[in-house]
Amino acid sequence: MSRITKKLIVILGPTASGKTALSIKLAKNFNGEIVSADSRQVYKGMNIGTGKVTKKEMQGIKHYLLDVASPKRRFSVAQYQRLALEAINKILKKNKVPFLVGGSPFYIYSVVEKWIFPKLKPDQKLRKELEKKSAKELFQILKKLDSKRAKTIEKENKRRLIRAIEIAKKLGRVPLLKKTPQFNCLLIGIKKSKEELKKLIEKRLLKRLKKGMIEEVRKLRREGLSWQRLEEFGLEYRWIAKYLQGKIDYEEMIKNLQKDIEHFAKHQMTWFKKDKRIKWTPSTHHPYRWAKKLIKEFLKK
RNA sequence: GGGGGUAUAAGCUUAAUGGUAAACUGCGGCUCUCCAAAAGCCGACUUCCGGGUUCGAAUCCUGGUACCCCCG
Repeated sequence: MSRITKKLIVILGPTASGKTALSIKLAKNFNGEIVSADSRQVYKGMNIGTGKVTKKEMQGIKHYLLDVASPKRRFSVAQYQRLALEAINKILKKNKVPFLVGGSPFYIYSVVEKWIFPKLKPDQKLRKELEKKSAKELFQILKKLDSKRAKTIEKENKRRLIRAIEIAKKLGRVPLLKKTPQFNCLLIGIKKSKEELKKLIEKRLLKRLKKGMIEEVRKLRREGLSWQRLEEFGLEYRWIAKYLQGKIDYEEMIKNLQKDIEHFAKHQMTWFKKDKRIKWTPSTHHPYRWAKKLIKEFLKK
């Protein structure tokens, strides 16, 4: 038996699978509060495009990690991890049940596994310098600095090579990624077939457009975000930005969006598929009732 | 009816001095050490059909088919 006694309920699944609605129902039932695990919902002003819960939808359930950053600034997983851990501990202190809910796997696992990232802030100047070099050159540099990390890193991935060099330069080498889990986690995954998900994504996309998603992007632009920054956010922000710049027409925007969101869902699943701890909602049961039972048992132990 | 052109992956655009059929998109799979809705990797699928020349044909010759253009 592990000594970890703090309990955390994680609700995950691909985009558009219905995590939000389910988690609110469950939180209401179990005296819970919700910590969002979404790499885009952390930004202020990005609401419709990220599918952020509205005040009304929250039904009085407290939500954390929404609107904690300005979209003008770069936010990172390390910042997320710190804030999320704080929030969870705060909820536990109140004797409430923390629900970690979201679809950003990297963010979820940064909390669930509590990876120890090297304590080193990004050095934008150095990154810009290194960006000019080819992947091959970068790999050679890393090899000299830290041959061990060079062995496991992807040779063609400049972004990761640059980060590794950044760390190795200051710390001498890249420390092994340590996992130090501190919560007893119940991982609940919402399962959807590919066809179902496709339809859900389509439906949700049209709904968001009707709700004024394009106007939201226009507004962000007016507030000073560059087109490049908007495109960096991906999905709705990327394709609407392209549309607003006249690079593509409306139909192309929809088509590309649908495709990219489907891709995104697939990519999320490659993380989740590996994790054997996840309990997937069975298609034969009502997800809410099924999850309720599971959580009840989990909290009893 | 006559003359000319085009035909390469699921799609589209496009490569390959007669010498291992390829890129892009899509599709499938994967990686994950501070941009993760990011970034990167791997895979499957092709020469319109038939004959000929050649050691060897997407390529040259020839017949057919489909489409396009011009003349009547």
